[in-house]
Amino acid sequence: MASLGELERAVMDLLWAGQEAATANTLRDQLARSSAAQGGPGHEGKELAVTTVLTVLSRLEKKGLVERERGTRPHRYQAVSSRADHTAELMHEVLGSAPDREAVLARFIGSVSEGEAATLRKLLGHL
Amino acid sequence: MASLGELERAVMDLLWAGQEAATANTLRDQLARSSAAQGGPGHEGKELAVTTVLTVLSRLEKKGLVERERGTRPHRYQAVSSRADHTAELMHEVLGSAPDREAVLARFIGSVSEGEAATLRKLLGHL
DNA sequence: TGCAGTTTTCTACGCTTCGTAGAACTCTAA
DNA sequence: TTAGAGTTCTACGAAGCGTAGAAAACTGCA
Repeated sequence: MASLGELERAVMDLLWAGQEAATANTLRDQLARSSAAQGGPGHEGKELAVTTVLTVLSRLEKKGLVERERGTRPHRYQAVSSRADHTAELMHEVLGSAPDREAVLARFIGSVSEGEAATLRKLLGHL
Repeated sequence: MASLGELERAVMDLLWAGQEAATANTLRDQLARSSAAQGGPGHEGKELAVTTVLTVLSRLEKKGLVERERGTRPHRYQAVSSRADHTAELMHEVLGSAPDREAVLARFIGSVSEGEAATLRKLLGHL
């Protein structure tokens, strides 16, 4: 249960980017803007219905990726964990899906960029 | 386009485990046996129709995970890349999905087992 | 206190993916 | 040249996702 749809992903990206909890309305506006930016000139952002955003948020909540404050009236939503945490967890999940983890790590390291290799060395150094 | 269904996954596992190219019939038998083993005693393996296996193999071929020899009459199928390669590639895909790769790597390393950390150090050492 | 506007929930539809397999077509060996 | 094995075509049902209307719940104001 790891994969996200396109819109779900877009919403998570917004939640991960913003530091504060957001409302469905705010998110809808941001989605319109970012889709406009991405679509190039003349391609104005498509306004989704708020209910669409709310549905997606509910699904994300059910998946455990999003937390909602039910106290305030426009409910406020935020990501449960940071994008880095979430992504790292996903990587572990993928790694764990193979029985030969060492072999996987070997291939993984084999195709890592030099910069990333340096980062990894540093991280592993002081463990 | 990364995720596999349950049966697709089972077929890939068999192809990855076996070193030789296999036919649909062979795979069907193996699937029956492994599902029997997993289901516990009294739970005999469910025999899938061969066409089911062939459909799955076609889909896996379309996804680029499986290669088929069309020359021989019972076509023979094999994995395009090893499980380790495939899994490592998936990990890179996941890593690449985040803009802050360094942060992701930091979290990833943070929750790696001691044994894996040792493996990584060794792998990174002689690069 | 009761309404009008806002927000949320419920329900649903169309599309795609996946498990599943029958029907029909294509080979190959005898 | 034909029977049997093998393959392709087609399809159905379930689930996930984008999408949103309709209805219900709530809030502030008159």
